[in-house]
Amino acid sequence: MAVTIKDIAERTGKSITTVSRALHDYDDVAPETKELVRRTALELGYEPNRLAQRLQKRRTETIGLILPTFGPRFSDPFFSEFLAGIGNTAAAAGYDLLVSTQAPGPAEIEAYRRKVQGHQVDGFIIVRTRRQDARIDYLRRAGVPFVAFGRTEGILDFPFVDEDGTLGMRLVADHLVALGWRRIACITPPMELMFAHYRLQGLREGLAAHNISLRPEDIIEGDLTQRGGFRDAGRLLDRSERPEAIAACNDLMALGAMSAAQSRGLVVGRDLAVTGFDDIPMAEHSHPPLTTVHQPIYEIGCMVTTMLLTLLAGRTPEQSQVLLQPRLVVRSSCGSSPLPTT
Amino acid sequence: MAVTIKDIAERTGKSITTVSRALHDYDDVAPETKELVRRTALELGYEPNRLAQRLQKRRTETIGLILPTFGPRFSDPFFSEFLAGIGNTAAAAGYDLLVSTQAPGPAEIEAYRRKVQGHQVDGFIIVRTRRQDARIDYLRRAGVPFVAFGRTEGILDFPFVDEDGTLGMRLVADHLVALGWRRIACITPPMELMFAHYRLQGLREGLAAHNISLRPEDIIEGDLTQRGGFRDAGRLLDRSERPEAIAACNDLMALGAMSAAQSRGLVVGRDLAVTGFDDIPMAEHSHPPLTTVHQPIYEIGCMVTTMLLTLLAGRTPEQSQVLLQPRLVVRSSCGSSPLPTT
DNA sequence: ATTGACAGCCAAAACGTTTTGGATTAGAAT
DNA sequence: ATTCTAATCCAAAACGTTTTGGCTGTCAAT
Repeated sequence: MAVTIKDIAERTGKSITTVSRALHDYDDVAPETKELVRRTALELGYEPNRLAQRLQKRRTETIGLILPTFGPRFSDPFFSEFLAGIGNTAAAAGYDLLVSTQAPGPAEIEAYRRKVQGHQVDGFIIVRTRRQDARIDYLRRAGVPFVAFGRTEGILDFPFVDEDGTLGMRLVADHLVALGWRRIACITPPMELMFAHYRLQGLREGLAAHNISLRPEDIIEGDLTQRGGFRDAGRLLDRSERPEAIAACNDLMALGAMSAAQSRGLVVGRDLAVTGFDDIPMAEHSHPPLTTVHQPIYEIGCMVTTMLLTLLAGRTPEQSQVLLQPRLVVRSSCGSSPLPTT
Repeated sequence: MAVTIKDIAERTGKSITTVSRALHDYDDVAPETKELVRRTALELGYEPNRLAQRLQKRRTETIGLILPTFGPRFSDPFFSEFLAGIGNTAAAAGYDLLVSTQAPGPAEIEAYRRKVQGHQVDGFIIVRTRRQDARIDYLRRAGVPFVAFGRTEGILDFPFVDEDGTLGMRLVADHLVALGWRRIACITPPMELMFAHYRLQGLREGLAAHNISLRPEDIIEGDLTQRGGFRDAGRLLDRSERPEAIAACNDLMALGAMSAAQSRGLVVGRDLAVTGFDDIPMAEHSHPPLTTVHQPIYEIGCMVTTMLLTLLAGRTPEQSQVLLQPRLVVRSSCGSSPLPTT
């Protein structure tokens, strides 16, 4: 039997109202009463029933995060850090984090709707934005507060945090070209993901600036996994004239690509250059260490959460559209490293 | 303004009671009335207020997961898969998942207490069990349903799922010895974690069976990270007489160890054997591919959740203490692979 | 003696449900 | 005509809070 505010009321001989107000430090309660109430609350091990509080306040103090799981599983070396960022920030503000899973598709926005209308969450954090993102359309239309990690196509009139993938891949292009690599292939994320678009575009622009063009047959749409990277790089490498460099759009695929190269007897950094994107912990200790673009994922988790929290508090974040400047991390997967390009 | 049961009552001209009972398919409601109520509910886009339901039912339909974040961050390549397992299983049963973060220490069980007493969760999933685990002591004492991924020291009178780490490392030992490696070192997890204990013990027993003893100076307590594995393996390898094999207690540290070896010009699989534990996706594509012990992490997530859900339904799981049999995945990080030992 | 100000307290309503314990009606059985 | 049954329905209480709009008493100022 949980102890309620009513128990405290009985014990102290005060009314429920007074107890509630004492606990919230209202100033129409006598200091001695406050003291008494607080002491008994502590003695009894009172803990407010959040459900009741939330029902009455009509706020859930909970933020939602729905993982777009493609297939039953969901693997993302990123994810635990991102979640830690969200979790810590939310906890510090007394907010809960409700996590669930839902594959993209028609049922998806229904899942969002239910959480909102069922008063389970006050707002959302959106991850893995897509070029046309029904989730964002819905939340915007419904007036539900949210912050996205990533952008979409079209007018960007919603709050987001993103890293400038275009710039990131331009740095990659510069780096590759500076080291003498010319024939460059790219393994992209699934193209419906918005960041796939930005990153591919960045590579294209970067190469174009050096009068190199990215040939259509050198672009392969990957699936973000290491296994996929292995497979796709294999296809690239088994062609009659293989590319000199593979720019993968994330580290996992880059690692897979390195693996594919090595299993064909190629020495990465000498016979083939490979680059990644994300700078996951793994990238530092691969062989050879992977040249990649850093993304401060924990901090991004903190940022989106902070923004969402100020939104929920009814205020406007000082910055509601954040585009982070990427940093190229030069290691040795593209050969002997010259001066870093930044 | 959200639509409530009251709105439906007004619209249909029925009472609140009847609407509620119609929606729950009670059989003291006329079929036509049910039909009418349901139609208007749909028309109005009614979605029950979970807070109100839960308050009234005194069940939160939510399971809690508190990540033991050491330091602000928390990195675990495992984790997203495990979480997907939990999330999918919970969602299928209509349960929510509340995730938060809390560093181990005195504040930790207070965090659990608050969630329970504040009626935020009905039960918990416990991860990274420790030899003496205050969380489990508390939950057991408080009579809160929970299922642990991992065991503890002492009497195991609580529900858990675990993989038999002792057996797993015995397989590793057999494998190493069979390939001719004799002087074997081990990098363990932090020793307060229970699985550290089991795995180390397994290695020790396995070697003992071949009359090989694990020397105290060849055991290093690591931190489960790749960077830590790199550092610790480095210490091992820089000694005057270096070990012939390094059995790391998880894949991340094993990968770090391989990296350390390679950066010292050693060829893994020839000059040094390395083994891991977990079989993370990465292990398959490392260079050389890592011999390790498989752990079906997604399935474990599903299992613990299923068990917790039956516990919450007031029933007893058919199996409440599950010890999974590990499987050695032989790849090439220990040299040319002979017949697998299982 | 009134009035006013203030400090301290509290009853009741509200949040949106579910459940309890009937109430009402119509028709069948006596 | 009365009683019984079955089929429908519903008012009110309850879950544990917060908030509204008071009330009561004391003291100081008039």
